[in-house]
Amino acid sequence: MTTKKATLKDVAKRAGVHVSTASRALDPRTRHRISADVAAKIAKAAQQLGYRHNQMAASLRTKKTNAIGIVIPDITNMLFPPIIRGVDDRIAPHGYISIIGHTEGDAEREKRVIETLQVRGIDGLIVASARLDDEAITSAMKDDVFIVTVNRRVKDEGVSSVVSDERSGVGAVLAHLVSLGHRHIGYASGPAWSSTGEARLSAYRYWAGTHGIVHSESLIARATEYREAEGARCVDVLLASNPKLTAIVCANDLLAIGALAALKKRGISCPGDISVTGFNDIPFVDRITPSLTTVRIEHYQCGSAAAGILLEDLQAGPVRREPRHIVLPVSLVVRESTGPAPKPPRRKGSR
Amino acid sequence: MTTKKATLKDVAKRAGVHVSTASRALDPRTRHRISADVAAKIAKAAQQLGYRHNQMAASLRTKKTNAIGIVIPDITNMLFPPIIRGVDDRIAPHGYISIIGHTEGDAEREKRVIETLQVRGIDGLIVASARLDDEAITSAMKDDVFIVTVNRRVKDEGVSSVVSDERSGVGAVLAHLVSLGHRHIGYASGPAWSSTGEARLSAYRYWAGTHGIVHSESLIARATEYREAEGARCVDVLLASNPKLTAIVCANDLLAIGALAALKKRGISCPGDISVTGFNDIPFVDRITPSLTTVRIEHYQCGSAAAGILLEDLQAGPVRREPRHIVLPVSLVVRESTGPAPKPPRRKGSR
DNA sequence: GGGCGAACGGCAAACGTTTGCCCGAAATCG
DNA sequence: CGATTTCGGGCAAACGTTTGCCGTTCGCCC
Repeated sequence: MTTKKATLKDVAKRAGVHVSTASRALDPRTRHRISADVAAKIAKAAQQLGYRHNQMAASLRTKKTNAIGIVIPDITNMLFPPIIRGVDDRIAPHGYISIIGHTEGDAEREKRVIETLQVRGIDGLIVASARLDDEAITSAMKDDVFIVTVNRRVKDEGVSSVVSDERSGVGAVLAHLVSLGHRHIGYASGPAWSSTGEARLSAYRYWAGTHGIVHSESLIARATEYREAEGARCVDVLLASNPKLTAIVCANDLLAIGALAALKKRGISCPGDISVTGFNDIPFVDRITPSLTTVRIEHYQCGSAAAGILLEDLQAGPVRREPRHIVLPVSLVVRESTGPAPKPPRRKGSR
Repeated sequence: MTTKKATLKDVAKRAGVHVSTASRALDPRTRHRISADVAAKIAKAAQQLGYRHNQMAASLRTKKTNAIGIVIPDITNMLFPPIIRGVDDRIAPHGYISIIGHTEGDAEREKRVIETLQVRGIDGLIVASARLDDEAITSAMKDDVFIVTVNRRVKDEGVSSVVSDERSGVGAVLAHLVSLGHRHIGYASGPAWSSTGEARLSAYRYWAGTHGIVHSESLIARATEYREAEGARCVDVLLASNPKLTAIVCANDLLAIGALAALKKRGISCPGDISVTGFNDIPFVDRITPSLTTVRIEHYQCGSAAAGILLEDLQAGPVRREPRHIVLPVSLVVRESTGPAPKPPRRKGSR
């Protein structure tokens, strides 16, 4: 027979004090209100009884769960685990834990997930699956949940965010390709509902105008999802209308991987015929063949920074603080998937 | 001013019924005790007030949190995300959520993590970081926590587990290599404190005796951790004492990746000179060069099955059920890292 | 028409903490 | 030495549910 869990009351009784005294003695923040000797006595009693704090009862009373929710599309997408670690490592020292919810990139599911998390009682929310227009987030904000988006952001500037410097990332990629002689550079854009999709596309347009790159709407293909299959599809449409294409910039690594596969299937060599770049530098893209030239974002730091913002919010208490927006630096990492632009086949160069 | 959250009491008041009635009307399992019309009235009131069930208060009363803990070494190790998904997808329909704890493979941390989880209040525990001798698990069992280990198991048969069929996995690998002409096959073993390390090693010994494979203790190197660096080290020690080596079987993919790198650094070709195999088939080992021949385990099913056991336990209530042990089938997946054994350099073959 | 269940729903006691308030004693001060 | 503060700790009221236990009220049967 397992002795039913010891409660604070049991501890108090054994120590010969009132339960409230026991409570105070066991909480570091209030221990100073109790004399050292009686505190010691209580500690000993707790120890002997194998007392274990009941976080749920405490939460009910204080309305603080010391838990935060992390909402991501899918944990098997390797972009997210490092972010989660960043968050967890940051919040753990403060006594928080995280609860993960999966959206599968579905807005409807996101809403359900956030709802579940709220029922569960969370003190804050970190959302990595945010859409530019995210109803679930808007509605959660109404419930006074602290939210910060990570990796992506929402249109509403009132929601704190941590993102990477998309513009310079794309700029670095383009500069790199131009320096290799590429002029006809296609772009496989991410989905329009995602801030990364939108930001990186607009960055492409911005830089394309400044580098003497051939500029045409037909050089842009739009993926509807960040999925390998979409990357392959983008290659098909780009190739169809751009015979002179020598490079394809993809809005993220998954698209790039799909693109690589599509190229291979068509017998087009990379980087021999066409160079390909990605974005994010997810784990293992340095191991594939050809290893992927991409823009490294600091996944772990993203998570950590987002958690930092949330922690500040939480400590500030109910007063709603100014939203903050952090933009983390990125770096170009050149690997095998980019190389010099091939000379035009038979005829003289087009310049 | 945000209207304070509506409570059950508010709902009851608005519907003109007693709070207990409201409680019953809102719970599908007890709704039948309430007449349809009053139930409808309550539902409407709840709806209008934006009532949201307070899981914490309920948990306090019922001592059920509907949450389970998942303990893993590190979420950025790609072996685990699919397992987690398997668990989550399985438990979600039953109203459960999961909370993840990271151990970094450290026994001490594992204990702390499980302790935290218990304070948090969890109904059960799925542990993927189990050691053969796992004090943290033993002690948690004492607290009557339902536990099932996944991927690994503990020595104590009283703890339910879900593992893969290590023995046939290793057997398949060996048969494959033998059929390619390999006879001098080294083995990079996993750590001895892990059930996979131990089971796969003993499987290697078992099969080595049956296939006419050269058998010697010097053909076995022991990794102390499942890490790439250890894989590389194993290659060093194996090569040092086995000049005729033509294949290296690694106890898991991470070791194999490390082995591949070490071989490459030494200018030894794989599979030309030496074939390499892994175990687990983690994501992306099909994308590296050379792509890895390995044993596929069903990560997702592992998680799902473990969750299934746990769910049964939970539904059975406090009666402790017989522990169950599930062994999932594996399959050999042949890729580029294995090839025919090279002929001995100059002299005639050794047979 | 009396008796018997079943159906419906109210009552109140938990569940284990935290915390504002209060009180007595000791300490400090003028 | 009286008045005032400080200190240590007890009291009890929450926090929002769930649930065993009872009363009513009906419908039904003989």
